[in-house]
Amino acid sequence: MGRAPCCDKANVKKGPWSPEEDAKLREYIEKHGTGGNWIALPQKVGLKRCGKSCRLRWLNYLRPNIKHGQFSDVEDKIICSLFASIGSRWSIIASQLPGRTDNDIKNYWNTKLKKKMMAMNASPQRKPQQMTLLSILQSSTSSSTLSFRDSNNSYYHPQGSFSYSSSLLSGNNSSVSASADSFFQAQESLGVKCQFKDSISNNSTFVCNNLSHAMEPEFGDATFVGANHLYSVAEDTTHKLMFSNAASGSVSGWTDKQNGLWEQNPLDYGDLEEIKQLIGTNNSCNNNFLFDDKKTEERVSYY
DNA sequence: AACCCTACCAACCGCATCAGG
DNA sequence: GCCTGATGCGGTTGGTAGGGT
Repeated sequence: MGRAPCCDKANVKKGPWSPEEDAKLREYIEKHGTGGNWIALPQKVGLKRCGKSCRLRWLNYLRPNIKHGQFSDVEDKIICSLFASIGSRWSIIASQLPGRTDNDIKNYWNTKLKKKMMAMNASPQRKPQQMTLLSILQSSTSSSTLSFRDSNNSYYHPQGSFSYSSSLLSGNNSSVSASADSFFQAQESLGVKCQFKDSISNNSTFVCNNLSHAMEPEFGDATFVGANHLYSVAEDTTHKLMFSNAASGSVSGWTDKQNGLWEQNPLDYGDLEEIKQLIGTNNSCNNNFLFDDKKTEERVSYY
């Protein structure tokens, strides 16, 4: 036995909404709110619509501050980055793009962006560029890309810079007391903010912009949870820094420092290979490391 | 002008989860 | 703890507009 339908399907109107229906629904909700009960709403409003249909119409079309139309490059990048890291969790992605609805983003992805990504992937692979860390820093615009600056004690993140010095890198440390094999860890939530704290003292000693920093002894590497990846950064005594995907263990994007030059994966939209795999396998959540399966914590409230 | 194809997007459907009794 | 109705989410469908032949 299946579950009971949410409404009497024989008596509800389906298909496109008329301007009159829109006006009725908008007027009612603006006046009275949803009342926390979408099922009962159509009757109160005087609409022959299913409650779910009303909810969808409101959330995707009528609700204030909805942004329709062209997606910007920045939005493209955010979508791609997030898709690469969390898969097709459109409501979460939508929560990072004010004014955009999950439905909108989903449609945009399925009709345009996915093809764009595939086209980019099909184009001849560009050779990794050799560039100084400073130039990487300067060219880095993606909100989800983590970058490092090879100046004495500075690391850089596109959303804010912070200073970090360990004795490995600079020989001294002015801001925190870190041992030679200190470990630092950064967590970034969905490309929006990143906090560091000193895990030895448990102090948020150098929160710089939206970064915080945790330091632990005994480990010679670091972990970044970025919007794209969980990154590992390994340090050794020769000042080698290496980014790798901590989830898969594979090195991604960055290679060793060589003669003061660094190689950067020429990737602008997150990890294309990963996106390609996601598209290909239709497996959207394999590498979801930011969320557990309990959806409660990810739920996004619209109203 | 008629037909076909493709892209786009609003809306639907079914399932998972939540929350209250 | 179980049951049931409500809600939220993501996949999919179907209608339509626009361009090409």
